[in-house]
Amino acid sequence: MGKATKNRATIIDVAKECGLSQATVARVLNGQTGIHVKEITRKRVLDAAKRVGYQRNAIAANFRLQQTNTIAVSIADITNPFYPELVKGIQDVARERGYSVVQFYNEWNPEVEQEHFDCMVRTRVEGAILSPSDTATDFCSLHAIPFVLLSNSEKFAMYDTIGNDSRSGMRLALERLYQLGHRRMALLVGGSMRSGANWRAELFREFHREKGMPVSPENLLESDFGVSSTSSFNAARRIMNEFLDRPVLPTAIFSSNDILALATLQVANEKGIRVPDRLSVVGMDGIFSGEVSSPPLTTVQKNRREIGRTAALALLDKIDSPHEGPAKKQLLSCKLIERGSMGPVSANHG
Amino acid sequence: MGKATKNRATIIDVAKECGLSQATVARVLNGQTGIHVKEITRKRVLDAAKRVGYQRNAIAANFRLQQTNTIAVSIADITNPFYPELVKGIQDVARERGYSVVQFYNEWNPEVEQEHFDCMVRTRVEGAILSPSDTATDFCSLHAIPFVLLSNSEKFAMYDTIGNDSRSGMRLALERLYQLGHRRMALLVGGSMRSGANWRAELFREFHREKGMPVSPENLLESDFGVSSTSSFNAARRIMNEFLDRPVLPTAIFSSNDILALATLQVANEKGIRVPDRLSVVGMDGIFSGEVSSPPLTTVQKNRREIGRTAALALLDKIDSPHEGPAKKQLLSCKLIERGSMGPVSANHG
DNA sequence: AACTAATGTGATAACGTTATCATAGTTTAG
DNA sequence: CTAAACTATGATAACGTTATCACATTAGTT
Repeated sequence: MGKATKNRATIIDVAKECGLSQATVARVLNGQTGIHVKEITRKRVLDAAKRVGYQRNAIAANFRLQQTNTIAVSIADITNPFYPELVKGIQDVARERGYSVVQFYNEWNPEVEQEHFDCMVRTRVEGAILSPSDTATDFCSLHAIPFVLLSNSEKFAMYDTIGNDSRSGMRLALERLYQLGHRRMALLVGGSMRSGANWRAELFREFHREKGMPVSPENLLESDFGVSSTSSFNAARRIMNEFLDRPVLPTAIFSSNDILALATLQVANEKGIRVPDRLSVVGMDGIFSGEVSSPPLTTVQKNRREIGRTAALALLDKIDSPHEGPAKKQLLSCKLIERGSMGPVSANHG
Repeated sequence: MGKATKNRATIIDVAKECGLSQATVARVLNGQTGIHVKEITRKRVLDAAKRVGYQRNAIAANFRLQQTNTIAVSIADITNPFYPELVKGIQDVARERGYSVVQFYNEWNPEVEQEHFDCMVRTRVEGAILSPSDTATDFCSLHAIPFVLLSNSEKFAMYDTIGNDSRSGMRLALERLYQLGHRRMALLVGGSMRSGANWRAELFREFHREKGMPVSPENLLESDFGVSSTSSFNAARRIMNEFLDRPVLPTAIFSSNDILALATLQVANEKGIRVPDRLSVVGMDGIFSGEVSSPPLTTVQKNRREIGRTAALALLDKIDSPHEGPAKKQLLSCKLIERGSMGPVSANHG
């Protein structure tokens, strides 16, 4: 056995102990506002409660109120360095407002994701914050639960979404590189099948058009999407190992995330290509590993903590007052963090 | 409003729909084993359930059973790269066994930690996995809840604990360094007030005694304990910035965790101290950042996923059959991962 | 003084399950 | 052919709260 919760004191026990009705005890012990209890009886109740070691049974209360004070978070993989900060932001806001957070990790598996949705429905979470495993994710099983999405894809325009303005962020980096004299840049993106690869290449080309710079197609690099950070990193290493052996290199490489950028950095270091003197490396996300690399990684920082906070606030608002208006999309701005991996184009470039 | 769960179909609705008693419906819909229901009535129930869109109300069921199918995890900070893997391991096992996991982050604050314990009691989690914020943490408010600790401190000998055999792990690294010819080593530990600083210095001295090597006290370095990885990293940077300017340097530095080691590595790179040619750097934990540093960090890997799994299994066992025996202590062995930051002592050493 | 309003308490009905007991009908065994 | 054993269903009592209603008591107003 052991599964059943121990026999703990209930309000009935407290009522017996202090000789008052259980109604009165309840009134005192759940601190409802605007209810009248004489100060002396309040004390009697509280004393009795302490004596018998009363602890409110949240299961019973939640059942009575048909609520759970719980929200769900669905992400692919907490070990991906992108997520912990985000989850922390959610958790901060949720706990502040009295909600518990239960997390689901689907490992990019849509079937697992659907199972998790079912679990959310069964356990009656009051809301959910979802990072879709795929742009094709179907949310219909969640129709009865308010939710918001973590995404910046337009595919989800019909839902409330919170994301980063990655476009502007990428532009920020490219502009700064241009300003530093870079005229030959490369773009490294991860995972063609994942959303995002296309618009990045497009934006990259657009930027070059604007500045009147040519884009060599061989400078548009695509790395396999990895299910883990390590596999993603290794895939990028393979690409860069080949790429950086070419006779003519770009003066700067922008990567769609920090893991790819760190792979670039590591391979460049191994090959004796001095960063940033001969090659500037810029990433995106602002993960911790970028702070501790050599040299430290310049990156377009997504404020992940803030994303989490914003998503949680949006969800809790929605829970409190289900709005029927059009889907709201919040895009938080990115910030360019300049560290040692980026520098001006110097004379010793090819 | 909006807080109350929508009016969803109950077994009573299903019973009305199919003209059977709610008892029969319940028997069918919660799939209890060893219960007799005619195949034809089972079909009637299932059809009716589908028609009215019945979804089991887990709140009500849990209330009736006085269970929650939930375990709690209490850690300091999910953004600390040590934890996500561990949490993943816990989550894997828990979900497999039908438990949800609710996480608590105390940010090293014992008061917050205690509040979280109270919350666990109120919400009637069925068990808890705790990484104590401090060796002085008091668990008495949790007396009614089975729990296991994540720790390798002897201070918690009276509780079931799961941890890594950091002693043997550290020895593994020192032995290997000795084998590579290192005779002048330094030790960098973090946070004197935190558990662990003392035994590490002791073990370091003991090892030197065994090998007949002298220990210069200036090679025992202590860095401030940081509440975040970044602050920890910066504190270590400050220490190493000073230390690595000395005229005579050790040939190897062992750090009590990877973050300190990465700080060492970065500062050494900045100062042009070639790693591993002039200085070998070894860390402990095996966090992701060590895989992507330049050079990649040699480290004593703690299998954090496995720790999580082991802890979860131990807890679930304890929940299923509360044992009254003596506290069990499980120490998982560490593994030395040799990467580029460690090498043999070469001729060009001072 | 008499009536209204406010205050303090008790009794009790939910909430939706699960589990126990009771009651029929159906088989099996001696 | 009847008793015992099983099978299939129904009726109903919990689980521990919260919330509603009802009934006292006290305070406030004319």
